[in-house]
Amino acid sequence: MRPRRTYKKSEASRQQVLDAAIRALAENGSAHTSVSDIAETAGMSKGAVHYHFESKDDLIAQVLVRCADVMRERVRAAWDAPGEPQEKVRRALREMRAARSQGSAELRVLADLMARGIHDPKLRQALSAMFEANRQEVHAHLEQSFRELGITPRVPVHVMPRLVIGILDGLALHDFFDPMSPEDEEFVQSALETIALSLIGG
Amino acid sequence: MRPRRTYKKSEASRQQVLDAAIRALAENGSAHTSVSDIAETAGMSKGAVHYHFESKDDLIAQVLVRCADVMRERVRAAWDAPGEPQEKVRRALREMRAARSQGSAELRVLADLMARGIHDPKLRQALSAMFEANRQEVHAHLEQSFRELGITPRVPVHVMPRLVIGILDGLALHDFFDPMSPEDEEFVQSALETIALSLIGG
Amino acid sequence: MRPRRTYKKSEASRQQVLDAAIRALAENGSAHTSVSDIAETAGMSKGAVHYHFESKDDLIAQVLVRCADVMRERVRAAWDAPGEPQEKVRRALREMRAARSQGSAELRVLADLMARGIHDPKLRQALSAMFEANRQEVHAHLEQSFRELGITPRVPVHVMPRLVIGILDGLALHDFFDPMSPEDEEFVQSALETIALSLIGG
Amino acid sequence: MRPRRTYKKSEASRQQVLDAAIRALAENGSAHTSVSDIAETAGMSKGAVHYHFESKDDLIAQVLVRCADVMRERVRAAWDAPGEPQEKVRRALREMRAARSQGSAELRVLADLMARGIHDPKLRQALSAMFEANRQEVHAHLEQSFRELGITPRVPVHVMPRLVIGILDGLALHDFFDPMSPEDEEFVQSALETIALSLIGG
DNA sequence: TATGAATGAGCCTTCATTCAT
DNA sequence: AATGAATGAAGGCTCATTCAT
Repeated sequence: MRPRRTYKKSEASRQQVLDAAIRALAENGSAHTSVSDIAETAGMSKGAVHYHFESKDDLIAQVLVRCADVMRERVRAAWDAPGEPQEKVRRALREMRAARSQGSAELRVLADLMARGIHDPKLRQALSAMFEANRQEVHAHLEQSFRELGITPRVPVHVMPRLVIGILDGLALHDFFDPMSPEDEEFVQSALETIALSLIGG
Repeated sequence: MRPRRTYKKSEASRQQVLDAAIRALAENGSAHTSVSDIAETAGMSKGAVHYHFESKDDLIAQVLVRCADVMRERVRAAWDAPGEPQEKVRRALREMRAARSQGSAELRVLADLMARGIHDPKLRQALSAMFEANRQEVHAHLEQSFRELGITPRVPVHVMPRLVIGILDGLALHDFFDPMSPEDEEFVQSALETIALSLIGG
Repeated sequence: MRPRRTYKKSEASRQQVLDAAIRALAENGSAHTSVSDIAETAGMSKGAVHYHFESKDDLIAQVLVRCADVMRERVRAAWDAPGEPQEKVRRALREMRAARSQGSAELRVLADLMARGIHDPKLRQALSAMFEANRQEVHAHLEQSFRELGITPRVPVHVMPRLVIGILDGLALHDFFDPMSPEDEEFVQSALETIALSLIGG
Repeated sequence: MRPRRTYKKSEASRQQVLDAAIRALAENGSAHTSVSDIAETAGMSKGAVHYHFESKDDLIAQVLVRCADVMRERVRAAWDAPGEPQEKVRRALREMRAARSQGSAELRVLADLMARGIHDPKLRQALSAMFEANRQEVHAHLEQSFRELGITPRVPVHVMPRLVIGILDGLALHDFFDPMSPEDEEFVQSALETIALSLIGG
């Protein structure tokens, strides 16, 4: 099975490029990041980047896949820790909010790609898929929690992920351009819990 | 020191360029819209665009101002119609949500500029100012409504605009990439009203 | 004679442009001075400059005429003060040298135009005429001095201006890029006098 | 860390561009020579020029280096042929004068760059260095000649290069715009020798 | 597998010039 | 006599992409 040896090396380089791309794109945005920049960040030549990826657009598409994976993994991690269902919701809320406020490289890239997606159908489709996947993830967890708690929420379970993730993203967006004070942060946090309760109803 | 002759034509041309810019940017995004494109859309020469605006960046900054104005006007219009305070809140919610879902040119441009703002401090500052202004607008209206109703909401009034606008923006964001069915739309709408009530408390 | 009134005003503006042009060209060189710059320096509109001068090239040609006049006037002034012939030569030498080292606006412009003249036949012709005129000026003075002193120099009088002005220009050129120390300045000054004497012979 | 493969072609191309640049600049001057012109002269694409040189300014700076090298080589060659010291001075004088009157491409470019150097500090510095190097060259030769002849000249040896080169440059300058007749040429030549003798004194 | 060289299209900007007013 | 508006031709530069090695 000799081919795997060569393949491995190439695959490693490919990942190297992908990592570099995320770093570079996070720093300057896709519009101001050239293939050269990425190559330099990856410590390779421009030609090498084009050896691994058909085009810049292709590379960016793959970057999106990677970022989406990372984000989904984060959502999952937020729920996977053990605990009481109620506690789980509260913690997940907190974690997902934190993930959005840390300005991680992936998040910045994602934001950039969303803007790009406004005018690029292919990208839009990929983003749409990512959103859907995230909602699925949350949906599964919510359903299980409700089942465990024996609760029938006031709002249909299948729209709740949209509300939850949407709200978190919206707050994160505003936070990015205009961060709030720690006190307000607290108010918002408890408001979120109030909101959650009101949606579950009772 | 008013100019003897006012050369009205200039201001008209300037607006023409600005309009064209919004149309062009809405269609292809700032990264894929050249000054040439804008000039063509405006029916003028490239030189003319630079006669009215120092640089592409300058033009874009002015586009932002214009879009921000339009958006703020929309927020205001949503509250200005007469009616019972409670009815007002409900209607405003509906209107603001509508404004976000129609995919107006200004909104698309704004979304694009936000992504640009991630890496462009000047733009970020302008966006931050716009967000602040919008919140102020909502804040003023909310405060008045509460006073009229003699209500002291559970959540501090000054964080409510952030919650309200943030939530709407977040939902709009997801909506853009993945519109929901009319039925879900209804569920969300009523969920929003539930949320609103829960924040006001009681 | 009414026309003169209007003419006068226009003529004044023309001079204003010419002055501004010299100032602007001296500062940035003809290649980096736009008609706009000149207009601004003159406190007028771009259109006004083109009203007075057919083209930028035309304006530059007229600038050359003006600078040439100024330089010739300087050469003349150097000799016109009264005194013993021998003293006159020495003083003229000193003055002409000084004129070249003060970095006057006209001199800088002239240097710039010379470079332009390398590739622009029209300009070269004008410069050639200027050089000739300067030599004539010096020639006339030298001839008179020699007649007054009853001397027949070793070198034909008509080549002396070329030598004198050439030498001074060459030293000035090097001085511009690499000024010498005051002591060396003195050595050069006395060397020049030695040279002068050697040319006159004896 | 020598590169495994040397890609010799690159260096060759670089030289090709440099040569083309000198030819093009000599013909039209730096202000009227575009990168396109140079590329065309070199038989390459505009992009290729920018691949080898960071910017037009950079290219021009390198052109200066090359021209300066050529000129210095010429100065050296003028002195290097064997012969009696006195004969050497005479011959060098003649050679250096000839170098200045042949209107070589390098000389034209140099003249152009000097004008540019008036307003461009970086270039001025480079030119200053070139002048200094040339003077050093002459200085070394003169010193040796005087030692061999056992002569102590009237003028300090270290200012003589400035005088010699300056005089030659000045005459060349005038010559360029207004060439003299062959007879006058002779007069000037012998005048130069007279001057040389007078400086050495005795 | 990876590199350096080269291309060519496109971009932003500058600027001399024209023209209606 | 003078101005503001507008044009169009370059110009310098960046960059995704191709290709021989």
